[in-house]
Amino acid sequence: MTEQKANDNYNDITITTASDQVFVDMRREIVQGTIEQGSKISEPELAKRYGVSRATLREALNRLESCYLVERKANVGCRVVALTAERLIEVYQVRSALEGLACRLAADNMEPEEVQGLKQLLNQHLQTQRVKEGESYYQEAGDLDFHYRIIKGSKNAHLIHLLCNELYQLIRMYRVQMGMVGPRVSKAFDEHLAIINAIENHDGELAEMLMKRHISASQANIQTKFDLLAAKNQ
Amino acid sequence: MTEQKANDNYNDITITTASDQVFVDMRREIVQGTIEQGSKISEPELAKRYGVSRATLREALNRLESCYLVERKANVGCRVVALTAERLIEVYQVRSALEGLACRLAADNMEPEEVQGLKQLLNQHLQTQRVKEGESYYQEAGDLDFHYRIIKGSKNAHLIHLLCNELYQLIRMYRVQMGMVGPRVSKAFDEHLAIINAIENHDGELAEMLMKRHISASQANIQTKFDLLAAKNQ
DNA sequence: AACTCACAAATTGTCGACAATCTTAATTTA
DNA sequence: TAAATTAAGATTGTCGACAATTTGTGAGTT
Repeated sequence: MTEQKANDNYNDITITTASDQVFVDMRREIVQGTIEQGSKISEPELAKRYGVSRATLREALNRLESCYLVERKANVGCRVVALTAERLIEVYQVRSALEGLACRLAADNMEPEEVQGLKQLLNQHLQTQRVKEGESYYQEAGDLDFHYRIIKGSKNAHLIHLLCNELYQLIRMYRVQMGMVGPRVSKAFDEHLAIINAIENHDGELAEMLMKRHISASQANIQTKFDLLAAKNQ
Repeated sequence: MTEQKANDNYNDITITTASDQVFVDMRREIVQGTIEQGSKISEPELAKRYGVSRATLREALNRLESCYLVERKANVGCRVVALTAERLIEVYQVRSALEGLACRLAADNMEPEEVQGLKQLLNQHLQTQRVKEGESYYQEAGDLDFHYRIIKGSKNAHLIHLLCNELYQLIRMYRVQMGMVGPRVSKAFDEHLAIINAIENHDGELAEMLMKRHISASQANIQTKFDLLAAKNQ
């Protein structure tokens, strides 16, 4: 449970105001599905639940909208985003382009220590993985850490913000609620390793290409879940 | 002036609430520089100026933050974004990746009528350009329309939102306040034409590459302004 | 003279209440 | 019976006031 807590706030948001807290709490609940996808959000109800005024809650809703977790309509209200197969494709097309760019930049801009840290992370990740076979949670955290480090290695502040603070929440939501299936886990290790090598060799072009493939594989994995779901409901 | 008004609201936002109006108004003033870049925003002052309460103004500020025109710090306040050379590079790296993707998708997904419309726009643009030589305003509007149509031609709703509603405001701000210099204008026509041809031939790979180059050239053009400014101030 | 500390002024964050809008369900009409 | 209308209820948008925090100023100390 403490691990889970540590996993909530990847991006370095320091919580100062009440709306910060509500934002982080709601974000976790939406990503994990505690607040159901596609459900309508009642401002009075949630304000009471979090013990804040509607103004504070609305501030949090605005920020949730910025990271694509809720959608607002004027005079109508707020809905949690719905995880559709169509949206998965759209979001992953964007993710692939942006994280490919990040990876290419990282090959130029990452410090040697940062690359070393990446390698260590991968080793440590491998060990944890062996011990806790099948535990998807640790895998999710480790994989996320890997991607975040590379993104930050791009040293492009705008890109970092776009990916880490905005887009990744929705990507996590897909991953957490749709899940990752078996053979993908071990395969991802090899792909991560190849990416690190490309970065270490300052081969930006290759690093970008490998990252894009890695993301495509991840997308296909989630897509499978949708296909399974569609087959079952028919 | 009416032309200018028409140019304010590219993305199809229907203004229903008071904060919608304040958002659109402030956005225009920031992009055009009426509200100075880098300046601090006083909530009480601006609320009075627009004739709304602080709550309404803050709603608008939240949305301006979502499109990168202002930056907030908790308990400190809001600042208009500063147009630096570093940020230009960062934003254009992102723009290049995203709009390159959009252009590639457009080559697959644009309807024939849409492509025809693009061609007509370019012709019309060329005529207007000849008549009003040097009038950078019309050029800006025409160029923008061109890019918007291609982006929308991608048919990727997430990408469209990201580019048209979020990123493009900041890009416009650079273009309007830094400007575009002479030889670039006519060159852009040829580049636009080549892009349309690639799209018409459903050659996504080429279309992406041409768009990325086109954007790089645009970036270099603005970069020149910064260099000139730096040389003068030294 | 420079630095620290404390106080005052101003700014942002939060709250509860009211106004405007949408939704829903009952009622009327064709 | 089905569609259109209207009225009641609920929800969102907006406001002004208060609380918490930051910033700027000035007195005091080294």
